Amino acid sequence: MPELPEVETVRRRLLTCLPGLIVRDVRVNDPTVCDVAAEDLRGGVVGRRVVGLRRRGKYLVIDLGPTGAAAPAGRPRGTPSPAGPPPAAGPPSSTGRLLVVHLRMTGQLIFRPQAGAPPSRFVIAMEPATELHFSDVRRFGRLWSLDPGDEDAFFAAMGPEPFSAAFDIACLRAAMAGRRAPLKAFLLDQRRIAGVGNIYADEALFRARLNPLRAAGSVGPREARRLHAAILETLQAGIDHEGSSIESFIDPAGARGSFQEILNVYQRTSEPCRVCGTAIERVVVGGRGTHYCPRCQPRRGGIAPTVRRLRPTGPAGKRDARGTPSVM
DNA sequence: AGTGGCTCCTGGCGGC
DNA sequence: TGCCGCCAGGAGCCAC
Repeated sequence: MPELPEVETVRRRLLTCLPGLIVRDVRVNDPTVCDVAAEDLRGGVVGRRVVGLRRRGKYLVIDLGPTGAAAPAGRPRGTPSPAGPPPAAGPPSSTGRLLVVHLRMTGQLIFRPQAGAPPSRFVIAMEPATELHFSDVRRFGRLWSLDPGDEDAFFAAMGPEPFSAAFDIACLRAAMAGRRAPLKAFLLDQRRIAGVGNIYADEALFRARLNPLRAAGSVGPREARRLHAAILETLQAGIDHEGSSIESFIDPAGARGSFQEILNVYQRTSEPCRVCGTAIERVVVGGRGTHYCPRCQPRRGGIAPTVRRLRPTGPAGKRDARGTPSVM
């Protein structure tokens, strides 16, 4: 699952080759990937030069420069967009344009799709000849074309960037204050902290020695300090290992990350804790599989009231695809 | 306002 | 062997 470290890995890889290239065409093979019609999308970005690549949470932002004299003639644009933040492509102008991509579950931005791979949902053709394919088996990923002036509104609901100065211990404590939601659900909420997903939430809570079922508001100052450090350390470790290739994540060059090789709890149900040897347990919190060590992450401090407990559903305990019991 | 649950989507897996 | 149903998960939406 692409989370902050995976998207950052993609960004860094693309940064070595995309800036300076000019968008020659955008081919949309799956119209559901974008809220605007392919023609509007194309009209807004073709002829623009890639001037930068940024990341906001799990979103990848491709900065495009203003259209120049070489920009192709455009048909009338500005078709009203469906409900949602992204407006339709605007007319050629002296301002830039943003292409925003979210990989969601299985999205991959790659230069050369493997033979036999499903058709790319969209392809950005660049000048000089380069093609960036968006492959996405589960088709959850999305693409937006934004006017720079709409960027703030687009990301308005998103919490602070973990590596920004805004995300300090006081910020984390303020965000947790009074919240009855389990810590795990809190960490997954992009309105609180941007970029943390299921893998890194489990790993950060293990590193902080905090039980994922604890109500976020029950975390004390010393624990908040541990959690803050654990979030940053876990995400940084993910970046250093170029992401986790647990399901389908590969970077644009087709390389896999290696963070999955040092996971402490995620998808290690029933395996011994690397610290104390206790079997790792799995529960469902906020609809997400959650893994923790019951000894290193004790349940003191108050359990959130509405967590569904794990229970085998059949006589022998039904198992899911990863060998963990399913939930009630 | 805060929270949980449903929905989308598809490959992989277990059960029959 | 083949079919069926469940499960995984990010984020938007809705109900409570």
